Amino acid sequence: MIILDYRDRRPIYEQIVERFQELMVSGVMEEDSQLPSVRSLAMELSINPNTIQRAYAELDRQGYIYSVKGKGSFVAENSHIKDSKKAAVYKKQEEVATEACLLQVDKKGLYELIDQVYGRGGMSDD
Amino acid sequence: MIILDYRDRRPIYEQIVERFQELMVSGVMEEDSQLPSVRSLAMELSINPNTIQRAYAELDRQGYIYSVKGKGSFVAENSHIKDSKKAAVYKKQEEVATEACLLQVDKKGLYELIDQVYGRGGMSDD
DNA sequence: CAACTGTATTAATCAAATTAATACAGTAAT
DNA sequence: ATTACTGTATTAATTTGATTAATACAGTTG
Repeated sequence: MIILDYRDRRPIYEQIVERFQELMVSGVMEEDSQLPSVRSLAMELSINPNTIQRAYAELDRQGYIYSVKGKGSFVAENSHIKDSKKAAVYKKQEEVATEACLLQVDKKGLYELIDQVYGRGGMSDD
Repeated sequence: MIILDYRDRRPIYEQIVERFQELMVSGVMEEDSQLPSVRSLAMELSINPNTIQRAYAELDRQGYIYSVKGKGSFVAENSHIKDSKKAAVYKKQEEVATEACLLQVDKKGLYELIDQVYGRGGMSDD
């Protein structure tokens, strides 16, 4: 479920945060479903529990999960999560467009790339 | 010309590399024009000359500049530089589109963002 | 009570970036 | 050729952040 990339410059705990965000936002992990326990995931990934703890704390802080002492950590309500992720994507898109514009890349090239990823067919209009 | 962001997780030397790449690729810095000297730029940014040295070495390695002992560092030929930058932008665009698709963001939202950045008007088609 | 959960804390370790202090080599002008 | 610039190389110290390590405490469940 989680794969770590040690060549990645970003810290492990952040990779874990992002991976869970993906799983939740994409619907692979359903609302209120339980995350692996801090200790078991640490064991599975062969890393220190403190690192998982930090990742979960961050996910909690950002509202992606809620944790209950003695019970576990669970996927939070989904709606506002998506919103924050969408905002992030829009920001990234703007950055890409800005850089592309600077490089005088044809807009159409970007359009086509998007269409390609979306599969040409009209996607659900959210 | 160069602004450092100490909150940025990325190392300073890398910020400097990227900033110069932008200036060169966008044409603000012309071919064969001279970069500030290692020591003067270090002074200006209040950082260690070794850090600038590292940034310049990287720019040199990537072919963005050429350095001549005793003379200085200069902007290299521009064409192939742009190509590598463009490839990077396309890759980023694909990543953004992929994530947006996952989030079921309407394609049109991305289009509009691009148009906004490009200024609506038809840009030079490269 | 035993065996799980999350949470907190403090210290040690590790890696990478940055600084510091030099030294060497080439260019250019006086 | 001396002076004052350039780039380049090297080694050690410092700093910062991530990670580990080792515990301890608190709540849940059977």
